[in-house]
Amino acid sequence: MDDSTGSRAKATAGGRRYHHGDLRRALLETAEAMLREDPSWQFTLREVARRAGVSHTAPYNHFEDKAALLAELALMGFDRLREACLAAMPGPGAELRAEYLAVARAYVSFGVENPGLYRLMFSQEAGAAVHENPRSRAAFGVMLEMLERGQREGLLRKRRVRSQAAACWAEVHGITMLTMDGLFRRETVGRKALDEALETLLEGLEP
Amino acid sequence: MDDSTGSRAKATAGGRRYHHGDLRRALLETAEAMLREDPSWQFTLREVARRAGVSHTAPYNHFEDKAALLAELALMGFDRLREACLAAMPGPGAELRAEYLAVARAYVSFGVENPGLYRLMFSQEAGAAVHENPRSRAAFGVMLEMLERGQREGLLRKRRVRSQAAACWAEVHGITMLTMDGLFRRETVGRKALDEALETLLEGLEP
DNA sequence: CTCCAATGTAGACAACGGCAACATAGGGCG
DNA sequence: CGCCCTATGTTGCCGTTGTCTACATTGGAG
Repeated sequence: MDDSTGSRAKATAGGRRYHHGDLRRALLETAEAMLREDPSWQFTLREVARRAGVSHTAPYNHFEDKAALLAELALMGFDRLREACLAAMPGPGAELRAEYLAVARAYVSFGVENPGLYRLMFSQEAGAAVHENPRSRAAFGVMLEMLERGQREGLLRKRRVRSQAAACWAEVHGITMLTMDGLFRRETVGRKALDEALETLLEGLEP
Repeated sequence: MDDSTGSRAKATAGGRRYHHGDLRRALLETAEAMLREDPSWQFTLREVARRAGVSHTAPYNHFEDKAALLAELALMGFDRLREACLAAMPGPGAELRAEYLAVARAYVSFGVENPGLYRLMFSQEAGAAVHENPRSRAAFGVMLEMLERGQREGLLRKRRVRSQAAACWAEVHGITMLTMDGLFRRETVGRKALDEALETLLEGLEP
């Protein structure tokens, strides 16, 4: 599982090579895989390098820092979160209500299915730079745009869109975190709690 | 600031003593102080011990683990969060609406004023044991009881209380986290965004 | 072909979490 | 009173980590 991983290396078809070919990507993928296998894993650069089959200092040719790798990983997470939300959006003819629920469910699902990655995305270790990066803002743009459209079409209560978007965003983020922490389990909080919580907020948004 | 800290030591009034007197409490207080001074501080047991004026292994007489100290610190945070929410509650004659806003604001304020501690409370490092502890559940009980009362008095839409509580809790938790991450700043999201977001949810709760 | 920049390796360092062995205190017991 | 036992603290050590410096190996530009 060493060089057969990517095989999208740029070099010729030679056998084992001294240079990895695309170590940067390999490191990110390895780290994400380890995070998925054990969400509570205490991130160690050396272990990533080990598993990627390189020496423990090789990563420093591609990342300034351990924190830099974490940050890039977090940004990849935001990209994928955005894609997941966009993919869940029904066609352009759908009702706002259905669209809202679909996006919100997709958001929470992403977090619950990638707890390690999701936690990293909002952790301190990723660094403040992540949260100021357009790539993370873009993930929230999905919901913001949806609400903007809804208000333009008069489907939402007249109020600052950004406030409403903030409320939605906080709601899904909060639900996601609490679910991951095991505080939002079915047994604890009811079976359809997620949908009911989402609808409660939705009814506050509607006129 | 060594032995004048607590002075609630059990021993006689002798001068400097070999035994600390109440090292356990001192360690927790020191750790919390360091967390407050630098919310992004990477917790190190040795540094806590150093600052508390003891050797780097002394903490092991009072805590199983680094994680155990973190966990106790997190539980203390939940205690204080609960107290802050209770303290913010107006008298028993107040309207539910005012009560809800007061508690929610107190909750968010606590997080924003103690970002390091708040983050720890919900971090992986604190361990799952924290979130299953009654002391952390009690903090959320404040909001839960408030909503239960509201529903009993018919001030809330008929719906599973636990779902509504979950929605509220997720909302305030989400707002708190996003504010701490700098994603909920006034410039970004509007001046009264917090209140508007809270009211948006409130209107979804009311009949 | 030659040389150079990019990339990867080896070794060292300080700091960390945690263990083991030892030191000190202070109270219960004769 | 003196002894000793347990709780508490200290020193020293180990393996691991992040990161620095020095060196090795490439593959492509000239």
